[in-house]
Amino acid sequence: MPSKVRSVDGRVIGSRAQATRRRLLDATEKLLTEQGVFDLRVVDITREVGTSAATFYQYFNDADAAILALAEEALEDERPLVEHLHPSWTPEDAHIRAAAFVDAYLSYWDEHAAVLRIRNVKAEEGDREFRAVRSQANLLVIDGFQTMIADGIATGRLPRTLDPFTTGAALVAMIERLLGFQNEMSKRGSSRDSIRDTLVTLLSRTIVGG
Amino acid sequence: MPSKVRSVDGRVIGSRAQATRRRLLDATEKLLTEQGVFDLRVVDITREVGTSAATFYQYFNDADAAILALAEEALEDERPLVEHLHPSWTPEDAHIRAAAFVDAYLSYWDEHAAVLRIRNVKAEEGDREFRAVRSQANLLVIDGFQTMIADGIATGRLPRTLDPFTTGAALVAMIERLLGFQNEMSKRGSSRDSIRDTLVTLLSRTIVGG
DNA sequence: CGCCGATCTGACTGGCCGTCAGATTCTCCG
DNA sequence: CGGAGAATCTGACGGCCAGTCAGATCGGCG
Repeated sequence: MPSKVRSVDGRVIGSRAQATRRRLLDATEKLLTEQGVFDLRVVDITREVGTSAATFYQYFNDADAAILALAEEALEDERPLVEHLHPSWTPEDAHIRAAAFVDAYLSYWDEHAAVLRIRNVKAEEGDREFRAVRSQANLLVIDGFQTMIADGIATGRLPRTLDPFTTGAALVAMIERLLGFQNEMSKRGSSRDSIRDTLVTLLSRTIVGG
Repeated sequence: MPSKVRSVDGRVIGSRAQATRRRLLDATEKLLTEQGVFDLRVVDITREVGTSAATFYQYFNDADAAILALAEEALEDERPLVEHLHPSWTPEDAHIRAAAFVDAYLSYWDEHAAVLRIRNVKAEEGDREFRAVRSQANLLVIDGFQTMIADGIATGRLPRTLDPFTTGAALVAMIERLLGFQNEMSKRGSSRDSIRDTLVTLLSRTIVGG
C-alpha cells in the first residue's frame, strides 16, 4: 500500500532499511502505549531497537513524523469499519446493526488507542498533518452516519432540526470520547459492557429515531 | 479559595511571592494557548514573566504542576454550570433550557480550552492527579444529567435500556469532543451555530425523550 | 539606619536533540 | 570468488533545556 517508502533525503529504500524502519515504528508504538507521548524520547526508541539515534533520523524528521506514520496506518485499518454503515438499517434491526458497529469500533480503538489519542491532541493543537489524518478518519465514519440520518429525516423518522453532518460528527465524538472515559468510569459502576450498551442504544435511537 | 498557597518546600508564601506565582500561572496559560503543550518550556514561561527558571521551581515541581494548578482553577469555574441541570425540564421547555446550558458550557470551554485539553490528555495517559481533577469536573455535569435521565426513565419518557450514569457520561463526552471538532468541521459546512443547535437538539431529545 | 527572614537568581551538571563525517555491510559485476 | 561502489549504520559533537544550590537582593520592622 505505501507507494514507495523513502528515507528523509528522499531516496527509495531497500529491504534492510525497510525492516529497520518498521522496527522503529513498532518500538515507537510500544513506548507510546507503555509510557505516553510526554515521555517519548527518540533515544529510547532506538535503544529499544538496538540502534542509534542517527539511524532514526534517517527515516523520520522527528518523533512526530513516526507517530504520524503510525496514525496513517491506523487510518487504513479504519476503512473496513464503515461497511457497517448504510441506510438499510430498519427500526427492527437497528439495535443489532449498531451493536455490530460499536463492537468493531471498540476493538479497532483498543488496538490503536495510544496512537489515536495522540493524533487527536496534535490535531487539536493545530498540527496540519495530524489534522489531515484525523479529518480523513472522522469523515469516513461521519459520512456513513450522515447518509443514514439524512435518510431518517427524509422518511420522517427524525426531526428536520437535526443537521445530518453535524449529528454524524456528534455521534463520532461521543463514541470516541466515551472510550477515553472507560477506565475512569469503571470505578463509578459504569462497566465496559454498560458503556457498550449505552452507546448502542444512543446510536440506534439517534439514527432510526426512537 | 486556595486555603493557603505554598511554595515547593511547604512554606506558606507572602504577597510578593503570591504575585510572582500568579504571573507564572498566567504566562503558562498564555503559552499553552499560543503554542500548545509540546512546545512549552519552563524557560519560556520565566522569560515571559521576566524572571529566572530557579524562581519557577520554587513554586512548582515542574511544568505539569503549573498546568495542574490551572486545571484546578478551571474546575472551580465549572461549578456554576450545573445549576442549569435539574429534573424540572419539561418536554415543552427542554429545548430552551438545553440551549442555555450549551451556551454556558461553550463559553466556559472557550475560556479554558487549552488547559482543559491538556488536562484530558494527561488524564488519559494515566496521570493520577490530572485524572482526579478531570473526574471531579466530569462528575459535576454527569451527575446533573444522571438525575434528569433517571427521572425521564421513571416517568416512562425514556427507555429502561439507558443507564443514567453512562448516558450522562455519553452526553458530556459528546459535548466536550464536539467542541474540539469545531475548527475542522467549519471547513465542511458545519458552522459553530450548527454545532450548537445540533448539540441542543440531541441533548433535549436524550434527556426528556423525543 | 541596620537586621533578618523572604524571595530571587547566576551558574552549573546532566540528558536529549539533531547533524555529519566516516565506518560497516551488502550487492553484484568481472 | 574478490572487490568496487552503493546502501546503511553509528560515534561523537554542539546546542538547548531541566532541575539544583549557594549566595545575592529585597522589604518590612524595631
